[in-house]
This record gives sequence, C-alpha cells and structure tokens, in this order.
Amino acid sequence: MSNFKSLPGFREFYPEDFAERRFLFQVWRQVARRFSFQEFDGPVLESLELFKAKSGDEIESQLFCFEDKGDREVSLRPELTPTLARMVAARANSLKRPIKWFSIGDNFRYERTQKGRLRCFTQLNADILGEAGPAAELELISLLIQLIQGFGLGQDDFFIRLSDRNLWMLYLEAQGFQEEAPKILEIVDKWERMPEEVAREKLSAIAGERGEGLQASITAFLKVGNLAELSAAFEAVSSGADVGEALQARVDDWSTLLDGFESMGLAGFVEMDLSIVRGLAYYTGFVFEAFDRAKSNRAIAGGGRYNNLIKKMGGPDMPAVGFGMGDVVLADILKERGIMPKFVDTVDAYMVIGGEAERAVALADANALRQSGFSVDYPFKNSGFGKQFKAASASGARVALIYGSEELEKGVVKLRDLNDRSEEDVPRERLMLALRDRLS
RNA sequence: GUGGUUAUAGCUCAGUUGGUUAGAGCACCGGUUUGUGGUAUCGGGGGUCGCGGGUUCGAAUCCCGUUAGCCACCCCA
Repeated sequence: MSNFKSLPGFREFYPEDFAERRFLFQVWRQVARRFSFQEFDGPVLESLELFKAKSGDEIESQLFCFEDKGDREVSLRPELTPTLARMVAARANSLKRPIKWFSIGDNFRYERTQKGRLRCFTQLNADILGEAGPAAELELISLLIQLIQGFGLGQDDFFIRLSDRNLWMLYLEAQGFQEEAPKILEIVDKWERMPEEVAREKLSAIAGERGEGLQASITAFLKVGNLAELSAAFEAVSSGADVGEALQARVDDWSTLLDGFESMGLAGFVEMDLSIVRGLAYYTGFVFEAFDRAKSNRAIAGGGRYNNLIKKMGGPDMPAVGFGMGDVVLADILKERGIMPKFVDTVDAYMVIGGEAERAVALADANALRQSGFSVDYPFKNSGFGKQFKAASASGARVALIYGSEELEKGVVKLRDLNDRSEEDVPRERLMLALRDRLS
C-alpha cells in the first residue's frame, strides 16, 4: 500500500464512482439545455482579492489560498459567482439579455469536513442576469425544480422554501428599524438554533426596550405562509414608517411569481417560508432553498437575487438572480432512496476468439466496427470459450461475436445474443448491418 | 476552531483474560472440462494490524501521542 494519501476532503473517483458523477452531470446538462441556459466556465484559481471584494476579509480563513511564485495572493475558487460577475461585467454591453448561463465545476473551501461537506465539491451554478422582475425567479426556480425532478424525485420528496429579504426589510422598516435591519436579519437567520432568551438579549441590545416587542413581531412574521397572512402581519405592526406603496409593489411581485408556479403546475413544490433569509447580506430580494422533505440532509440547493453584486464587482448596474446546487448532498439523497442507477460501462459487442488464425480476422473486424462507431472489446490472451463467455457477460455486451475455426472456414461470424441466447451465422461482409439490427 | 467516535486485505468484518507463522466471505488472478456466460470445484497473490513512542519475556490486543475517516457544533458563498 502506498504511503501517499489523497488530501482531506478530496475525493477519488474510481470508474464506478465516476459513472455516478457522469450521470449527475448528464442530467444537469440536459435539463439546463431544455431551459435554454448556456454553459460557461472560468478559472479555478483567482486572485484572493476577487473573493475578498465580494465577501469581506473574514472569508480568507475558509479559502484554499496561498502565495504563488510571482508573489501573487491567489485562491482556489470557493464559488463561481464572483467570476461570473466579472465575466458578465466585462462584456455587459454586448451580451444579449436576459443572460441565462450555467456552469458545472469544482469549488474549494478550506473547512473541516463532515456529512455533505467536503473541501472539494462540484457545483451546478445557474444564473439569470439582466432581468429585474419575478419572471427571472420563475424561470430559475422552475429550472431548479426540473433539475431535481430529472433524477426521479417528486413533490413528495423535495420542495422549495421561498422567502424574501425585501419583505423583511419592509417589515422592519414599518416598525422603525430601518438601519438595524441587517443586524436583525443575522439574528433571524439563526432563529431556530437560538434559545429564546439569547434572541431576546440580542434584540434588546439592538432595539433597547422595544426588543421584546420586536421578538414577538418576528415570531409572528415567521409563521406567515401566504399572502393573506402577510398583509395581516403588516397591519399588526404599522407603527413605524409608511411602507404601504412599496409593500403593494412587492406583494404584486409575489403574486406574479406564485401565479407563474400555478400556471406551470409547480405550485405543489413551492412553499412560502420567511425563515429563510440566508446569511449573506448581498442578497437583495427573493431567496430560496431546496430541501429534502425528510429534512435529514443539508439543503440541496440555495440561491437568491443579488442585484448589487455586478456593480460592486466593477460592472454596470445589472439585476441578477442565481443558485448553486452541490453534487454531494444530491448524490447522498439519491443513494439513500436507492434511485442512483447502477452503472456498468458496457460495450456493444464482445469477441470470442478461437485461436491465432481467428484472432487476425477478429482484429480486422474489431477495428472496422470501432471506426463505424460500435464499442467492441475482446480478450488479449487466448483462452477457453467458457472463460471468454464469462468475460463477455461481465463486459455487459449485448452480443458476443464468435470467431471460431468453423466460422472462419465458412466465412461467417456467429452472432450470439447474450440476452435471449439466440445465435445466427452472419457473413462477415454483412456483420455491421446485422449488429446494428441486433442492437436496435 | 470545539467536542464525540472509529482505524485489521481492494470491500464487509472475525481475532479469546496480552501468547507461536493474523483469519473468513466477497472481489481479483490462475487451473479443472481442448466450442458456449450470472450461482460448480481446486489453487494463488495480497496485510510492518493507520503512524510513532511506551509498558512487557512477548502487543492487533494495555497506555500516551499523532494522523486520517465518520458524526455534531461553528460556518455555509
């Protein structure tokens, strides 16, 4: 055994593992293409500053960063969004809108590994840029739903929690907490994991003697599950600034979006759940996460609107919404439910070869068949027919092509169907056609 | 970063109160039937028992350290 090991949090993909990976990517690409998203990619290594610019200096502790030989501070990418923002910003004026892009690539985070979290993971990223209205959210979230449905998961298996940082801002503003809102949202993000006393303490530190009332109003807001409950919640707190107009516009957006899901027949997948605010302050509107209904896993995917980021990264003012979906949690879920297909790298035909004279003929056919697009395999060494048929079975081939002395004499190849065990002699010049028929 | 837990063959695991050369099943390779395949039979290769130190006449087994895996917290772009 070698003394060399792979680094912590980095995976190796043996052929059977890689087949699962390829399956995930295939489904992702197929579905993304159905939605007319275009695939792109960026550098895996970027300047450290790029990520700090988006997320702040604290991010460095979780980055795979180092100094390169040219004394540049660099980092493996922990996410794709800053790269995407830069790429879009660079050609913002010439890109046809809406911009619908996706990417499948490896990302790196220097963190302690645990279930569903590694140091190198693959993420599907999908973003829509240049559209400020909820049509973008509708398109993106319906893509997200089909991406998961593509693996055979349905309404009973997963759902989307839809929330809105705008509503939270308005709600807090209505209570006179406009400036304190970002800090309050940080607390809301951790609400479920935080004992009530701790929450009260923290809110009091921000809102003084109004902390207790704020805690009650947050608790009420978290229970909102539809638009009627939403307006009721606002009516109950209307003591601060008048947000009536902005609220109405926002409610209209919600209606448009929810109606859209209804039209698409996807309403059963989406739940209004204001407990999702997502920790990142750069989200500016709708935010959402996809969850296993069993809830035993981490979020399958998460995203939201980030209208200020492109400008912050040096680009023009451009609205954007996007999400990321990792391969680790998704693969875990598929395996838990036993719907990860078992894969064998199969071939169309496996050759059974009698001896040296027969081998010369078989090699000629093997090369010709391969050039024509068939996948063909054959044993390197001469051995008994019994052994070769075992190998043929193990290869997953649909048919065995038998090159024996009898066949050689007659100028034919015996074609054996390994499923129904039927056999037929085929003249060598007709082999390609016969094989095509048999495989179709 | 904090805490818990585990570590024996490629995989799943045995291994007695510390006692000779560390085992099994599966997988892999080879032979039995000199032209017919999932489950037959015989054989083979493969392990410094995660690594390092200590206790002991003797350590896979006991003690300490360390690394790695797993799990939870923190964080989650």
